Amino acid sequence: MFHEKVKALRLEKRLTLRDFCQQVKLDPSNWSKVERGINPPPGDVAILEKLADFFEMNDADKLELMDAAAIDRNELPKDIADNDMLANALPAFFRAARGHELTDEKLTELIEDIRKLNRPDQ
Amino acid sequence: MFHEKVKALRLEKRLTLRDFCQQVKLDPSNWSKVERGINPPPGDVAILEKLADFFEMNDADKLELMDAAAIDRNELPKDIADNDMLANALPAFFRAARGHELTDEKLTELIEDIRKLNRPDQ
DNA sequence: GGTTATGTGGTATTAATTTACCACACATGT
DNA sequence: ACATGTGTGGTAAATTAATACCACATAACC
Repeated sequence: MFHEKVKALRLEKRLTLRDFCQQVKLDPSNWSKVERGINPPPGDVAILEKLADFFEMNDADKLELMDAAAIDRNELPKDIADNDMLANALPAFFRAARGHELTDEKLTELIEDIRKLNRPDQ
Repeated sequence: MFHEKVKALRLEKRLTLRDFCQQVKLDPSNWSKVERGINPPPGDVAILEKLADFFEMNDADKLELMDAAAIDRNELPKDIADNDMLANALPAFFRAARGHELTDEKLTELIEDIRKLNRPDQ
């Protein structure tokens, strides 16, 4: 969940909500709600970029943060939506994923398989 | 694409845009744009239900229509978003899917694998 | 008990999205 | 030429979503 992530990141830096908001130019009241999942993650990518910057995240973690934000907003990540090939795969993925109670193990398997397919070299 | 689907469905019934809109209580001008992908698919689920009803779609086709609408709106299908287990799988799916150029064949494989995982009986 | 620091609630404001209205263009048939 | 049917463009209105403002609550400190 986006809100857990960003709250944890702020606390790791031992910043008060207000201090943090001042540094990244966000409204403390709104951010308080964002950190508790009451208000949605920011939709504005520039803000997400700023956060990733501020927390000095690497590319993978940054993407993960972006994904979390998108998902919590019930949105598709922009880069996925913009990639025709990936977007075309979504209906099949959704169709396959639902209608069967996916156990945790099956889910793990599934994800492993996806990983393997994308890294045929190992 | 949602807009292609609904246009095709309407034409199959040999209905003019205006007639169709009158029957399902939609604004013709807006619908004209929806059918051409200028305006987004309706966000209101009730309208999508009405369409599925009108076209007498079975459950699978109805879901497909819902998915198409969601995807064209850059949204996650509601039922997926509401299912914690599925929602939890999304980051891994996105991560796995991007960063590697998925060829059409790989994509087919991937989807087949997902299907298999969900139908261990065959 | 006053003062400062911290987070939060309620609500107003702003912004973005979605939908509806109206007029027009282009055909087709009379 | 006129009327009718069909789809569309432009824009206003309405709805929904996101953000910001301000006041309050609680605790810690002096």
